[in-house]
Amino acid sequence: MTEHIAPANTWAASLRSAGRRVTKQRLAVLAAVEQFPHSTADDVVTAVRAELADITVQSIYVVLSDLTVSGLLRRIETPNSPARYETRVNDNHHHAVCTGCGRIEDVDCAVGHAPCLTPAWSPGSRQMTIQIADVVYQGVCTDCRESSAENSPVLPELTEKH
Amino acid sequence: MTEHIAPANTWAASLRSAGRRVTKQRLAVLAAVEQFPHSTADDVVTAVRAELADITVQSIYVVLSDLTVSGLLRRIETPNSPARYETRVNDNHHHAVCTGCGRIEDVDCAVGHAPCLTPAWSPGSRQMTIQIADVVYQGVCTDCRESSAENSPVLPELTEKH
DNA sequence: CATCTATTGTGAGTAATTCATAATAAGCCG
DNA sequence: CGGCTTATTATGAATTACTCACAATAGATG
Repeated sequence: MTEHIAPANTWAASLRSAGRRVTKQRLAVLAAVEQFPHSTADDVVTAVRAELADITVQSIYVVLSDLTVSGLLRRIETPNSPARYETRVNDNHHHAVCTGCGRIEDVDCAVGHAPCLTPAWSPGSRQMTIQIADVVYQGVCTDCRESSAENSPVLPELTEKH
Repeated sequence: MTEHIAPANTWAASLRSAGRRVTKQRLAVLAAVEQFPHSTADDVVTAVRAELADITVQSIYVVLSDLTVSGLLRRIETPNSPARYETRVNDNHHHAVCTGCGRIEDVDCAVGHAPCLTPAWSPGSRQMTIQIADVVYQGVCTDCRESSAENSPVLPELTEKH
């Protein structure tokens, strides 16, 4: 059988150049996260099991963690939610989460390419050499705003801050 | 015995104006978080037990959660760490955490009073009405930078990103 | 001071994640 | 190609951080 160049070869190459072995578990996890960005570990388990029915939750955690330190995945932490993963790495983008429905959108910060990397230190604090700025916006998406106009407001205490 | 105006009365007044009862547990928690900003729930348990030896972990969680929704405490989530609490609220400041020693410093974002509230939406994403922008900087403080120059670097994989 | 109800204590339970160790399979070498 | 070495995955248990239901207690109001 002659091999055909499948899109999955991109991930295989990435794994190899990161010095890791190419396994079907890793390829399946990468494909799942690519297809469903901002997936939780549980989401990934569900998606991967369509292909590898017997994979365990623990293995998914190991693979996700390993791919994250290898730089193939980015792990993000949003409030009141387990960790999420995405394949969009190395571009310093941020995230907005809707307090109503939990929807997560990607955001490129308005302040240039490496946003907010020049913090204003509070008096008395000791400066650091900043490498990463993770920004999590919280707001209400248009869908939730419309529905909350009629029904009871979602998380009302948030609307009066800032 | 005549009552003297103690600093704790400030917290009592804050509790009352928030419509909550003034209890010794809440006062002790507020004092602990004020003394040790960025405390975890476990830190607070330790600090409060110096005064209230028999308070339970669960009560600390209840009090912290209640004070947070009351607006007297702010809860922050930093990577690879349980939630932390601080008494500095309503001033939209952010945090920098040292990837070496875990030190946390307060940061006033450089971009005006309400920083980064105008995100640049990625193509295809749906906009939201932004209410909060939580920024977590990660970097290396001067202490850790010096010591890592001689010893083995801490978290080396982080130093080559961005 | 008595009553009402917010608050705290008690005990159990859960979600998310990690750890130790055994089994397996990638990639290398001849 | 077939064995060897070691990275990777599976297995099972444990841990951390936190939540919940309900009973006991104690602020605040009149």
